[in-house]
Amino acid sequence: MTRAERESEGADGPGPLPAQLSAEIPARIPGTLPAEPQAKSRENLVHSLHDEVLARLREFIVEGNLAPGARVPERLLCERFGISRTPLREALKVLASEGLIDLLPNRGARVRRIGEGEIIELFDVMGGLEALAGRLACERITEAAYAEIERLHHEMYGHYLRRDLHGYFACNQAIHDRIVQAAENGPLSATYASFAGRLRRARYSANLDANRDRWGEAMREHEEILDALRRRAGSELSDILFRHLRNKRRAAADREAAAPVPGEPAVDSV
Amino acid sequence: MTRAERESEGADGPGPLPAQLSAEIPARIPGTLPAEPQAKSRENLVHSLHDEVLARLREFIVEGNLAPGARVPERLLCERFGISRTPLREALKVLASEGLIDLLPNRGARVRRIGEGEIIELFDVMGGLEALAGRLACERITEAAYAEIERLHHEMYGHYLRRDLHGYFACNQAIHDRIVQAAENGPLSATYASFAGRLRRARYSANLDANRDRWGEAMREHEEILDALRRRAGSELSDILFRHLRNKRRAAADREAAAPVPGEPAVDSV
DNA sequence: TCAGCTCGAAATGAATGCAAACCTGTGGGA
DNA sequence: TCCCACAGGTTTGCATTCATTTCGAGCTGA
Repeated sequence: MTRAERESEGADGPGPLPAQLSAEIPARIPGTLPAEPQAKSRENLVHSLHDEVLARLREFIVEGNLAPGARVPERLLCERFGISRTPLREALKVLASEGLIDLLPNRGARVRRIGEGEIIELFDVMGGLEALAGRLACERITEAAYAEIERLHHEMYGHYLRRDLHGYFACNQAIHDRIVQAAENGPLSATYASFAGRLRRARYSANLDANRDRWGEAMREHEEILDALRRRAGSELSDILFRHLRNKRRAAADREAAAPVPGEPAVDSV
Repeated sequence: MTRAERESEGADGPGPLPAQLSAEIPARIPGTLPAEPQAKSRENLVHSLHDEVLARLREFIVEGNLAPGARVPERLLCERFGISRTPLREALKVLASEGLIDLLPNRGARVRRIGEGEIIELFDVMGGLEALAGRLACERITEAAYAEIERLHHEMYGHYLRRDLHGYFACNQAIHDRIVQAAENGPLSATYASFAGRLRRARYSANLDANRDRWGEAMREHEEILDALRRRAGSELSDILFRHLRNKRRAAADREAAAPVPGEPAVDSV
């Protein structure tokens, strides 16, 4: 298939796919930072085929459309995306370097299986990154940006009072994202987004429904976070954020132990 | 060239190269963590050609054998490594995702030019990662590992007294690496190594010869670091390490302002 | 002299080809 | 029945080829 032929064709490939692959591939992750994993801001606005495939494949895997440990079917994905193996394989190398898949020599790519131990490690790194973001945010954040976080905080509190889990989650994630944004550090944002993706792929569950105590605790921690940020107490905020992530990790681990159902979709985030 | 032909041939390609490329490509970076950028520990012991090329090319760029902003000559590197363009281009995509190079659509790869602002950002991320490593190290470090760091610290102090810059640097780097190792967090180690490479590529200079004050200050900070680590005071150590990196960044910036000679090799690290 | 244009060489992006490695199912022997 | 060899198709890794774009030398005309 030549480039001209591909461009004149429709977006979707024609062939049917096995059930596992037939899930829709969304165009963008809604709830995360808009930052691309690496700096491609100025000149790389033209999406070369490679970038397009890379983004779509990353989403496909992060969203859990392939089971952990499952083979990544090169051929099928080529047909799915309507491309040849070359750009797809380039994307696979990049995803492997991001830790989303493993490349076994001569035996293809497999979706990385994330063990309990590694989830703990990833949580700790997220904690460190958020701690850093909080520290930097205290140095740089504008009054307006702080006010927006404060608004989100109160909105989140409202959801908490009404026991609206979904709204609570959305505000919670928005707050953490705003803090990272307020740090105004490109490499930090990119690294944060990358680790968030890896962790999200693990489908760890910190479902607050099953853990009402944790919900209240998390809400109190967020009070502390807002307070430290208001006082621009970087070092203190750094500590609180790390502890916050630690507790989140613990809640996730408890939940996992209580309901060890692998492959079951679960709600994220405290 | 077929695979059999390449394997029966010698390691070095035959052709002459322009002066800029004729520098030797070392096999490994001596002073950094042994960790590979991503988890390939168990099964990927067989180095597929791609991995080999990726590692060598990364070293080639990190070591500064290509000027910032310079074109990455695909053709020449292919001849140099004795491979075709496919695996080389795969490696370039990965390096781009690591932030070492920029890929301009239809105009090839260029060595990323790191501006002053980005160096500051990278330093801050390094500070956050070291802060995290220190915090985790306080939780996990063994007496033996602590004793080794203490030994390195005293050895470093000896170098400081004798004004032996080279020995001081080596111990300094070893201490920071040991702290990261003591954190026992694979993703953290990998991320740390990656950022260390990016920063090293910038060839920032924090030459202590030109800044004797900073040398003494750094030594005092290291006293604090050791003290906090001995007391397993994670939060405190975290703060000290971040400040330590901040001061290191400041010294580097001062030095850069005092002697703005781009392309001049300079001594790293405090 | 110099700005603008044309055309050809070279480089890039992607597709295709090909040898080697792997997986699978089949059959022979213990 | 169970274990192992092995032949076939399938997949992978890399080389090669092809289409497209960019870059630059040389020409034209003012």
